[in-house]
Amino acid sequence: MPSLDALCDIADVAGVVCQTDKPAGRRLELAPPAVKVHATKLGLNVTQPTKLKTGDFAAWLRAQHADVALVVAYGRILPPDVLAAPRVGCVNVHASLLPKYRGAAPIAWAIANGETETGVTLMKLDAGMDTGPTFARTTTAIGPDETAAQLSARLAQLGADAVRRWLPSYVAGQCVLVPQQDALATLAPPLEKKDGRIDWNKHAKQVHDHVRAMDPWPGAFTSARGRAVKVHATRVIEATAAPRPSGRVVLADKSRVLVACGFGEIIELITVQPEGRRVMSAALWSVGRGISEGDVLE
RNA sequence: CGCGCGGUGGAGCAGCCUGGUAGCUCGUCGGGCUCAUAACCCGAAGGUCGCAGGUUCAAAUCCUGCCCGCGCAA
Repeated sequence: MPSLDALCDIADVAGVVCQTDKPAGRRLELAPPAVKVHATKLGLNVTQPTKLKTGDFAAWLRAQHADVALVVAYGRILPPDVLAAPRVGCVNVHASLLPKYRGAAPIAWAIANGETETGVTLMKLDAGMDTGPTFARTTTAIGPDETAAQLSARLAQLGADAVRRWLPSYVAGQCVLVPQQDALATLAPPLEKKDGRIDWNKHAKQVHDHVRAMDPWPGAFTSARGRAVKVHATRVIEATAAPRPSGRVVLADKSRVLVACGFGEIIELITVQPEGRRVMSAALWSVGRGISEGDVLE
């Protein structure tokens, strides 16, 4: 969305293309994507094609006679006739330092893998999945406790800044297109609900990174006494003690809740959310009898 | 009408099925103890039991409607 604002600053926007309305929320009511709401507010022309490969969409796009199409977090592979429709092709803002983390969830995977640096990359789209030649990038450090939601917001802003700074020169043909080194490529596939489950056998740091990465969706979760519990925030504890089963609750009182991870390491749960309840501090969860010392999370 | 859970002093919960004295773990306030404490001891304040009707001698508890929060699902 910040990129859309940036685009409006530097160009005449012929139209905005976004996903179709989808059922969302507790009552599964049809809801328009946030981009549509925003674009409508800006008085822009919005279209929401269902199929891209029939040729109709490409024809519509050609009819706009646009210099370039900017693609941000659209989540669909564009067919060749669409890619070729704008005068100088389609440009994508990708939230990683390509060729690393190609795919739908680069931010979450970067955090989950413990990366300390990431960024945004501008590239010209080709037929592959984030494989096109790049022409600009911005790097930024990932905070040790930064969540995917927070990082997403920052990268969206950085992406918008990059668009403002480099897109005009790209359109003017003044940018050098650098092919990606495929040998260095890594993938960041879409997250699934099950990817959120915490593996207590991993290092405490890895569990911490996992919790940060899964926010806000699918959310890091585990099972306590047969019920699902989301874990919203954690802190790695320096400890040498090695309680036996990973996932065992080492300490649970009104001050804090400590859980055993793999390799004899310990992590502190800061905030959690039991199934059917709202977010609460782990200490209150413990005091409210949700968890006790000796329970094993799975 | 997608499925499910919940709303009880400031927080987290029990009590509801089997109507009849407002309970538990904390927090707060006052006092005590200790070299010391997220420790311990004593005492106190604080609740229209989400809202509205209904049944009943009597409703947090049973019935109906509504509001709000959350999980699944996307």
